[in-house]
Amino acid sequence: MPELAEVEYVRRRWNPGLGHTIATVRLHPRAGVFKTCDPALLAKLLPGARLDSSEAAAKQMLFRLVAADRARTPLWLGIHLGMTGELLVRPHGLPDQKADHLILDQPAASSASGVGQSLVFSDFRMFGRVQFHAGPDAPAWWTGIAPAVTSPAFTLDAVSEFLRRRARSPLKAVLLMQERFPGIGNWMADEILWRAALHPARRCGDLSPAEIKKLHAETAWVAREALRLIGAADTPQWPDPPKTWLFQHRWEDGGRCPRTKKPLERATIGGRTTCWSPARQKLA
DNA sequence: TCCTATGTTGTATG
DNA sequence: ACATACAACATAGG
Repeated sequence: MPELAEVEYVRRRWNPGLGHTIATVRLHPRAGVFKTCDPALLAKLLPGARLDSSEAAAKQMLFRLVAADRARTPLWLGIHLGMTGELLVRPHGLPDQKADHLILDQPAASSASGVGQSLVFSDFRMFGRVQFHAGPDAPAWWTGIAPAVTSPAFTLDAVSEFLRRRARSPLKAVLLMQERFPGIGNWMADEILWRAALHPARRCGDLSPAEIKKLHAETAWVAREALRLIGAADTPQWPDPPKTWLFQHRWEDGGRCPRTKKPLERATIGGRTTCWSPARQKLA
């Protein structure tokens, strides 16, 4: 159930495989996660390839490999975790699981245990996606990702214009649009709106310049803090943000706003379950 | 049985 | 062409 920071956290799960060769590839070509790529190409080009580096952007991860051919063709392996996708490293000898869709086996020399390891992508709901491209240039599915909300390209003007174009949509729905708010998902959107003291059902066209400025600033702040607290964490599971965040209270029965201590409210807004603090976030 | 789930996309309608 | 709303995708758990 990953958003920006959790994706960054999960990306690092495959770090033990960096610098090592892929010996064999096992995949389930009929799985929905391969809908947007050619599993036969993966099976052909990944064996013998070396995993060189990885990065995350929005809710996507990119793993860069170098093929074993004479031309040392760059390989681009993209993974989107959807709702239930996971990455893990598994020592050889343990059984595959039902929802393991892509398994990259690395030889014994690659693992601390000395028995070899597998880089595993699993996703039982299969809303996740595997993308693959071979060639010198980055593929469109990677270069087309909008500039990060933590980058200088995420400007106040860009946000203002985006809201203006979607004047009749509720704020909540628009914050989930990846073409302007890459990596923001359901919990981050609620967190941002709570911090900006904006009701999630407010129409985008109704905001004052000061409110837009606040929304812009809180978007970048929440993303930055989440990346620091969650994305960079060393723990075996990704940590939750602190109790001072809305996050910790949004699913609690009888949950209360960490700032006003008044009851929180929940409803479907923009097609998603949304939590807000009525004492802080007013409609009018 | 019915409802929910930290996501995206295709389709219908305005 | 663009904006908006929502069903559909697939599975597990309360």
